[in-house]
Amino acid sequence: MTQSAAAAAGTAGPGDVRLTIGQAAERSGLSVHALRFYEREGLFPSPVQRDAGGRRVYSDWDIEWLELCTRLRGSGMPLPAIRRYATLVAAGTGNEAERLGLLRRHQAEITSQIADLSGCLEIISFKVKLYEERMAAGGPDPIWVPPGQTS
Amino acid sequence: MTQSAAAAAGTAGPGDVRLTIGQAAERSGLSVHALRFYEREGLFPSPVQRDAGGRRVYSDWDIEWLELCTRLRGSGMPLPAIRRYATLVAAGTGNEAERLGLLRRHQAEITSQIADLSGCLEIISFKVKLYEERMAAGGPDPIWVPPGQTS
DNA sequence: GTATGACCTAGAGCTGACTCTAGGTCAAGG
DNA sequence: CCTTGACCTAGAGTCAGCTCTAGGTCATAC
Repeated sequence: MTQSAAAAAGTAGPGDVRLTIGQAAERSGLSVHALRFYEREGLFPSPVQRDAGGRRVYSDWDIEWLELCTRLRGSGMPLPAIRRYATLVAAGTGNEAERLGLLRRHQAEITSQIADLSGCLEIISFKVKLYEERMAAGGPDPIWVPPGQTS
Repeated sequence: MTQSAAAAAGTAGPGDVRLTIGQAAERSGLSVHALRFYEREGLFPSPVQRDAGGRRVYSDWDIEWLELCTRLRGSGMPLPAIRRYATLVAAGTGNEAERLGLLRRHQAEITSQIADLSGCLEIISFKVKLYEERMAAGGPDPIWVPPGQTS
């Protein structure tokens, strides 16, 4: 039995998961390196638990937290902001207003990112349509050219 | 009269713009450094023209190109891909299929980015709503806690 | 004639977010 | 025993995309 298998078995029931860093990596889509890095960077409200041998043990709560983290990162939240949120969570109840503010600001960020991307998409789509029409028309009919060329 | 002013005046009418790098920077929203960097990186189909003194002169075509570039960059297209597109444009007509392919791939990229962001937004919005309700309810009612805390 | 300010080149430096290396522990299998 | 493989730490390296520096030119303003 491998160490991983040993860690996965035991007294673990649903809602009481104990994962090795390798398994947590697999589940979160982050690399093992990234998980250690996140911890070092203080992105967890509290450091991940360890077993007798000093190895990290990820709970289902940790995995959920990581899922939130990947969403925040995936939408461009910088690590310092995530760290801030983590420390607020670590501090317990009483700072909900600040957490809410942080989340709302990021919500606005995402909204504006989506708007930007939609603008870009519109422009690209316009160009795609031009090229499609032009190619359907069978050829030479330059759309947009540099001093004597076509873009 | 400053050099910039001199460059802006002269025989320039609308549709026949001659801008200094500083003006081009202002118009494109890129820095002067970035403009030179883009040129060095081959992101222009052909190097920007120069005046007698060796200074860059940006035409309205260059500015339009830069606008496209910032859209592409803003939607995450890496510089090498933009360079590729630029070389296709530089090569003139005959490679429309490849240009179209490049644009279509990026179009798909943007679409999936938007989908991702929408997913993130949904999650954040859900959390925002939770916190709002909780704060409206006036207080202590932990939503999601680390082994004994609240996120 | 000198100070100012925009421009030039080549190349070094920076930032964020990882990613990898070196050197080591520890448990299970053969 | 010894190999294998997953894990550990501290710290170095990487990559993209700028950003800045050093050292210089040139034209206008005082």
